[in-house]
Amino acid sequence: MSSQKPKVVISERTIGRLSLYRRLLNDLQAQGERNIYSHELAAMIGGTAAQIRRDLMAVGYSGSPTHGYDIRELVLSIGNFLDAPHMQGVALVGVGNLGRAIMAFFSGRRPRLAIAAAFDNDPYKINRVIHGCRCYGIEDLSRIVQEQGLEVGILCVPSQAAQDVAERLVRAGIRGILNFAPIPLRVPANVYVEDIDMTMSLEKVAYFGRQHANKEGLK
Amino acid sequence: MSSQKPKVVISERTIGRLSLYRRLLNDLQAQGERNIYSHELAAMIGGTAAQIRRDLMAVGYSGSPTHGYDIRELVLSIGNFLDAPHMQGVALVGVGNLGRAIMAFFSGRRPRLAIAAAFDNDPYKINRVIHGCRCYGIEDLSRIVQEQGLEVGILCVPSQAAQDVAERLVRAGIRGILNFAPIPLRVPANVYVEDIDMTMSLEKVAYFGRQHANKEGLK
DNA sequence: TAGATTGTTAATCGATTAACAATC
DNA sequence: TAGATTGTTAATCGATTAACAATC
Repeated sequence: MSSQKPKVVISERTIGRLSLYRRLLNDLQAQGERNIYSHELAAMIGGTAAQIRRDLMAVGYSGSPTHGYDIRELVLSIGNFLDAPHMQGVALVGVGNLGRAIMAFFSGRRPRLAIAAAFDNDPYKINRVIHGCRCYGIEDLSRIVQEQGLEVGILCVPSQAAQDVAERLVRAGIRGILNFAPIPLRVPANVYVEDIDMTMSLEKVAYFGRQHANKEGLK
Repeated sequence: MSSQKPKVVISERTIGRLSLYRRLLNDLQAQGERNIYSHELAAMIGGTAAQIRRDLMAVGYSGSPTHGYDIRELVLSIGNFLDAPHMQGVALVGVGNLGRAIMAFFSGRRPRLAIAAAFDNDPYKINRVIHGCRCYGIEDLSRIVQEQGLEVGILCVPSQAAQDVAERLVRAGIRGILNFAPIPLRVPANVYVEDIDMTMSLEKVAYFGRQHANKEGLK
């Protein structure tokens, strides 16, 4: 017996773009818009209409040649595709400046994907409630992750501690890590890691900004 | 008369990886390592040796078949390639939780690419010095950017303000923007934008973490 | 020297773009 | 209906990987 779903592999970029589409569509919906064409969405994000149509095929919702895509239904379809059928709790480790800013950033933004617990090894932070989220000691990580069924980890500890904390998260059962520490993590193949390397990004901006400025200089 | 440099176009990913290589090599150098082979570096970052060799070709430094790459010289070569011949000052706009965390993060990290001025429209923040950096009102943006010759912008204002601030940065002469606001910016073609979209990244982690966990469940 | 690694080209892979019949 | 847009396949593009002669 073969698998029930066709099980098409969707690229990381497509998933990222779907996340972006949904947010833009939500805004449009809030503004009272009812439907949208692929080329209109493309103009908003600076992409091509063909790419958006291909991305939207993945979520299994069809538009109409005469009316484009129904925004409300499209948002729901993207949600069905992107979101888990259940709530996914997030564990954040490292309640420093960056960790607290991230907690503030995500606070109240996505209820189905909210930071449920924070962890640090600073005794002064343990048991405090920061941006609506309780802070625990690292030694409680495994217990809390399992008790609360947390599935996603955010890593914002200093580089030296990152690999150790990543391994603790994996041992606790976490299968997806958003890593802000500017070093590569070694994790098993069944764990997904997304790196946000601010130093790398800033250096890219400095490099290409210079190139672009030169371009202008050369007319 | 043709251009003097061959002017090979280097991909964004290569530039990003060079930034990472340099950081890892710096750490190795601090640990007393003298030289390294491409496959050793590959093992550290989880890439392939061939890719690293190809990336390093771009910086114009050659290794030796017998000794690999001299770490000290390679770090210098990557620096020559990646860094501007002059200091590049950075203007940060939006001194909220995230903005302050970013200021703290970059404080003292790269002297040649340091945040030189911060901007906000909150009168309470203006003229304060935060993480060693003075905060100005938005209305002073253009003047300060030009006086100090700032070249790079970091945008961490709320989404609604992002497009307006981006345009102010461009008018002030900024040609590279690191954008933390979770919306696409419309800028002229001679301006380079790198987006750090934390919401998108977290949703990717939630999605693929789930897939990876399922993979395990299916053996 | 022998042998592992390098620089560099050719083959592969995957994602984007173009094209177009089907559709409302 | 006529016509613009859709879903979907084919062509293109670019980046990664494999291969291998040159090299220390």
